[in-house]
Amino acid sequence: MNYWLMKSEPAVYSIDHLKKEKVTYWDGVRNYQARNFMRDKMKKGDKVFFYHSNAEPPGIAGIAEVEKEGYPDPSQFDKKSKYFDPKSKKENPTWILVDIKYVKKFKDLLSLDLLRSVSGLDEMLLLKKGQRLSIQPVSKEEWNVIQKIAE
DNA sequence: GCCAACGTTGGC
DNA sequence: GCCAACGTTGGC
Repeated sequence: MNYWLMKSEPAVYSIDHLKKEKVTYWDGVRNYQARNFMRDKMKKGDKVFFYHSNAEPPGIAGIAEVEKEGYPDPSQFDKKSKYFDPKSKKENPTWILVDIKYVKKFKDLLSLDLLRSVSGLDEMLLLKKGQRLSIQPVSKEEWNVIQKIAE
């Protein structure tokens, strides 16, 4: 079982959207590292922190779970989509996504500020300077520390 | 294969 | 809205 953190701008898609929809497909990722995680590493049942980026305040809003493992992102073939990629071929798709399922919304959002103040998270990717990756691995220890704070 | 120019992310 | 930090592109 692996642990992850996935960023979303709440103005575009928040944890409340996911709560309502129950399941969503994580389209629009156009970064190779993030794609590789979805293609190679994310397994059904893996736990995911749902992170609100570009938000006031930014922070972890709740928990989701991988529902369906990697498959081609349909938006790459959709000419009308802003995620359309003319270089990607149907027989060899460039972009892969996963489906994720709502698990829970935290009573209080764990703000980036708060996370920075917690000991044991010093090595967390999210808190590293210049780290922009929209899908990041989270260690079991980090997961447990954060989970505990949320409760 | 180098690297300058450009585009994007995301906190502030 | 600014801009640092990074990723990508494309000329050479």
